Amino acid sequence: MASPTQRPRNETSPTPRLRRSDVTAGRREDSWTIAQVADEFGITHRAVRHYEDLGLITPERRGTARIYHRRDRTRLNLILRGKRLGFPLEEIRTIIDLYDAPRGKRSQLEYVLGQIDDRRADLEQRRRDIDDALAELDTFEARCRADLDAVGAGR
Amino acid sequence: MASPTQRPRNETSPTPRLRRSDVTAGRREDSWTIAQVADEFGITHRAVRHYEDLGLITPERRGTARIYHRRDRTRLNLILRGKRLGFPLEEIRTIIDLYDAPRGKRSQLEYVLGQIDDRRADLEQRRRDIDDALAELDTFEARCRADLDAVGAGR
DNA sequence: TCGTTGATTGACGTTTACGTCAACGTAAAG
DNA sequence: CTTTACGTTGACGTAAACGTCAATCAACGA
Repeated sequence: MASPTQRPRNETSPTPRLRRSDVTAGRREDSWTIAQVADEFGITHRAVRHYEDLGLITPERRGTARIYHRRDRTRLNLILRGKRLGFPLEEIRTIIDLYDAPRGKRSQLEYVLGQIDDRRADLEQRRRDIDDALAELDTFEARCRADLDAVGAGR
Repeated sequence: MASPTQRPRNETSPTPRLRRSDVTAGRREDSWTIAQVADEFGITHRAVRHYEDLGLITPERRGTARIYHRRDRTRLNLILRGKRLGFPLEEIRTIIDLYDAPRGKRSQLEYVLGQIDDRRADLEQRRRDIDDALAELDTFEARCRADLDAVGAGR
């Protein structure tokens, strides 16, 4: 997971492609093809479709083709961050859904606030784990550096 | 992953079992059966064996039976924390191995120090992600509370 | 000695998160 | 009109991390 195949974004292409002008049909500022989002986020179109299958994103359909908007990109950012943090996609879906759940009535708002507390507790546990791991790493590094000095002195 | 089935540790057992006296064969302070460690860490014995299959732990063998020592419990703690952080078991193994790798020679020490830096970078990325997520959660909660006040005022 | 309780060893099943074809559709380019 | 490049829809495959039997064995306890 350290390096998710960050493709170097082919600069040598002779003709300025990606123009696919009428996919956007007039308003071309904020819509992207699947290749564009996949490339930009460094994932495959198969993964993008998989997220759609699980209901994590719902791109517009112009005929048969998918068109992605800023909403989808926002969600993709949430998805990838969730993945970096090791959350399963199903859980990521509930989180995303939480953010734009209907919260008109008092009971709904209270439910959402409860969910927020749950999520916060989870994240704080993870942060504790990370801080512990980093602390151990620090002391371990100190020991290694001491060893290294000892070896270096002997040269 | 929110609650890993934290069993409440049966207090009502009538007879003081878990005595299995001669599994420890004399020195009984620091050795445990698979049932004991599985129970204590809230995992199944199948999971424990799986970690062993992957080389994450290497319990002693008294005859055919496995006997776990403090070393194994330390590793289990590392394993479970790694899992909470979403690391794959293979990566967890390399981390654990790192901690007790041979580091006699200078080159080995330098290699280990490099690995430490890699791991730290990874963990710090995760912490950034967590902090971002927590920040979003905070602003979202503020918005919800504002909505709640508005609804509450209308009652 | 016999039965119950717990441990071990396969072996196959399952879920998650995609990878990997294959077959087909379609639009822009020559 | 035919490429050609990109997109879509199944469908099957796979790796990780165990779950879930089933059969077997080993050790106490009555």
